[in-house]
Parts: sequence; structure tokens; C-alpha cells
Amino acid sequence: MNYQVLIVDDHPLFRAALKGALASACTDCEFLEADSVPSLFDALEHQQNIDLVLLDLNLPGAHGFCVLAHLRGSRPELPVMVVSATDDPRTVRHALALGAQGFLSKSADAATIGRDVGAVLRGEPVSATALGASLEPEADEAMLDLAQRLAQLTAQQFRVFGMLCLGRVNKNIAYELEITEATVKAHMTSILRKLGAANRTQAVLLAGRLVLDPQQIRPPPEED
Amino acid sequence: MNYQVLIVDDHPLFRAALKGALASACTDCEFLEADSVPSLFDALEHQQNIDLVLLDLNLPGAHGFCVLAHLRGSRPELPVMVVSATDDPRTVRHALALGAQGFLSKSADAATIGRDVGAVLRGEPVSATALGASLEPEADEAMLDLAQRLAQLTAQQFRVFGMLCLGRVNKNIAYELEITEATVKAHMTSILRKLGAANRTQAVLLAGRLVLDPQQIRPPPEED
DNA sequence: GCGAGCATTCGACTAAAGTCGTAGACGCGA
DNA sequence: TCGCGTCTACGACTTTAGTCGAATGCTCGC
Repeated sequence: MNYQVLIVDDHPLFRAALKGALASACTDCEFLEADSVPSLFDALEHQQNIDLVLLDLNLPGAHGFCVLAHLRGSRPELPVMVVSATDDPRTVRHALALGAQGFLSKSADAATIGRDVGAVLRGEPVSATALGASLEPEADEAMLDLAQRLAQLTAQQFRVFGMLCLGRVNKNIAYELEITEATVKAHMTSILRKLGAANRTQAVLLAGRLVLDPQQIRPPPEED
Repeated sequence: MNYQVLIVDDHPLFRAALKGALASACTDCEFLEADSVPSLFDALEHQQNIDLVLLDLNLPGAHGFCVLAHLRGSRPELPVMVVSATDDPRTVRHALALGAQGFLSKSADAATIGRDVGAVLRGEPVSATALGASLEPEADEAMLDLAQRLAQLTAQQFRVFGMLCLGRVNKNIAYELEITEATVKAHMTSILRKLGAANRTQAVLLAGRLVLDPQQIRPPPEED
């Protein structure tokens, strides 16, 4: 068997380190790389046989959970393992609540990383408690609801959404995606509908909940 | 001596409970109440002799830290104690980093609350470590910078900002504040300048940092 | 093949956001 | 009392955002 593993991280050095850590444990793996959310989606579109995504939560754009939520929702058959420098129980729990197949701490040693990735590739289920995550489902309900909405976005819409979460204006987004501003606006209308937001500001506020301290999540804003 | 203490919390029952807890410890205190950010500012404008503000972090609008940052920056001589249901070290540390004079856990007993409030009223300094907060200044630098920007806002501008962080549109804000939409826009222009944001979406993203998990705070977004 | 449904794209139009200049009210120091 | 600065407020104008309808292409099932 031959696995294709997509490594998503903005630091070239870390991508190399991750490949090195996995080289011994996954001799039958082929590694692809992506350094941003757009390149992640490009890879997923052009490469059909990807078996596992290793996703850095701290990608530029700072909405790593949004990316995870969208990936898991739009392509449930594609396993995603979260890689993060911060490995406190809350972060781990959120990642698993959003459907991540595993959690790799950047401070872990190569043997641990290789073992965990190998387990996921073989289809072995992850143990949440083994990762130090005490599940508190009620606190994650709002997140899951939001994740389901995010999953409704198409790939192109999610690219637009990502740049929206960076505070870009439509003209800028259009330039980056090499489409017309009119097209961006059309996507934006659809995004707002799917997320249940009245305007882009509310959409950003909704996205902010996915990176919030869960204990600070408030009931949904009254729409008027 | 006679102290005036302003209790800011949206739950009438809790305000009453807080008054009850303080009644024995602060027999010479007069209590004022506010149930929202606007009423907080109204009280501060019309009452000149307030000696202490007890501020609930979870006020409607969910940007309790923004309120604290603005209060401490715009009126440094006015002591503020933070009241919060969540009392994890990170929350405590943020509150103290933003200049709070103390931290009251909602799960604390009346004797403790009375003792701590009395100490602050007598001008005794708070001990950060006693509150279980290990100070990590480097992680709070971004917050302090943001707090300084927030403090530049005038009272009316901060009211507008608060409603902006709720996702309201200018027309709605104008109606709530009983001013013209043109005036709201003028305030908005000034707010964006002071916060260093290009539009309201970026302003909301900046505000979001004050409620973020500090470990997820990223370098400032590249302005283009 | 062929129509249904969806993603993507865009132009035209309306609504909202943001800028600029201006004016009155207020406090504060010369 | 007279500036001087600041907060607040507003109208006119430009820019940006968002909606609607429509065209293209693509996949999937019949």
C-alpha cells in the first residue's frame, strides 16, 4: 500500500521536520505539501488520492478551526490530523469535537508522531481521553452548529470567507482570486445566507466564535 | 467616609446578591447599579463621585475585556474590579494585565468578596500571584497595545464601538443612540482611525483579539 | 442523450459604509 | 472675556457592500 499524506504548514522548515519524523514510520508514504489555505484547496482539487491531511492550526489567517470544520464537513471521508504548537486540553478537545482524527503536538518527539500518524493511516480510532481531552459536549454545541454551517460552503466560497476573516475588502479578494468583484459579491451573498449572517461583520463575529475561549461563547446575537 | 460603588451586571438577581455580600463588609457604601454598557457610561457621566466599579466580564456584547480596557485607559483614576463566572488563571491574568484592581470570582463566598472589595476601597494593592495569575508579560503585549487604542475612544464613540461588536448596522446604532446615521458614520470614521482599522470588519477582528485565547493571538494583519 | 441541479461567473441596480467639511456646545487657560 | 481645543452632531458626496437576474459549464441520474 502507498499512502499520500498532505502536510499543511506555513513554515517550510517544519514541513521538512515533519516529513523527517514520519520517514521511518511511514516508509510507504508519499508527501505533498501546502503552505496556505488556498494551496491546501488547490492540492485537494488536483490530487484525488490523498489519504490524510496534517493540518497546522496556526495557519496565516488565524482561523485554523474554521479550516478544520470546513474540511471535515465538506469531505467527511478525508481524515485530518491537527498539528498545533499549543496542546492544552481545550485546544485538543475542540479539534476532536470538530472531527479531527488525531492531534499532533509540535513538541512531541518523532517516534510519537510517527506512531500516531501510522495508527490513523491504518484506520485505528483515536482515543479522546488518551489525548488528555475531557469531553464536555454541551460546551461544543455552538461550535458544532457553526461547523455544520461552514461545511456548506463550496471551496471557492471558503477561499472568499478566509480572506474575509483577514479583513480584506471585496476588491482585494477579487484581485487575489483573479475573479471580478461582482463574483466575489455573489459568493459573499451566498456565504452570508449559509452562515445566517446579515452582513460581513456578523460573519466575522461568527467565525470569531471558533477561536474563542469556549467559556466565553455567548448565546447567538439577536438578529433584527 | 462614604464610598460609592457601581455594580455592573446584567442579572438583577446577581446584583442583589453582590450587594448582600458586601453589605456587612461595606456598611459605609452606597451602591449604584448598571445592567449594560450604555447604562454603565450613563452612570459614570451623571455620577461624579464613584469610587469603585465592579464589572461583570460577561456583559451582553461579550466584549467585557474591551470595556475594561477602555475604562482603565480613559479614566485611570477610577478603580475597577472584575467580576466573572470564569476564574481560570488566564482570565484573571488578562484582567490584571488590562489594569483591573482586583478579581472577584462569582463562586467565591460572601466573606471573601467583602474582604477583597474592602481592601481595594482602602487603596490596598492587589497581589497578582495571590489570585493565581502567573504573569507572562510578553503574551499580553498585543492586548495592552490594543487597550491603549481603545482608551482613546470617547464615551459616545465607545457606545458605537460596542454596538459594532454586536454586528449592528449604522442605521440600527443610530436608532439606539437616538442620533442620525450621519453622526454614527462620523464616529465610525474616528473609531477606525484610532484603532488603526481600514473598515468595520477589521475593527471587529481587532476587538476579537481581546477575547481570544492568548496563545492564538497572531501578529497583526498586514494592512494593504 | 438530456434535462435537473449546482458551482461559478458576471452586470446592473439598490443599500450601506465611509470621508470631508462644517457648525454648535462645552470646558479651560490666558 | 476671548480664544483654543474637543466632543458631538449633521449633510453632501464617494466608495464599498450586497441583491437580483442571468449565462455558462459541469456532474449525475434517467
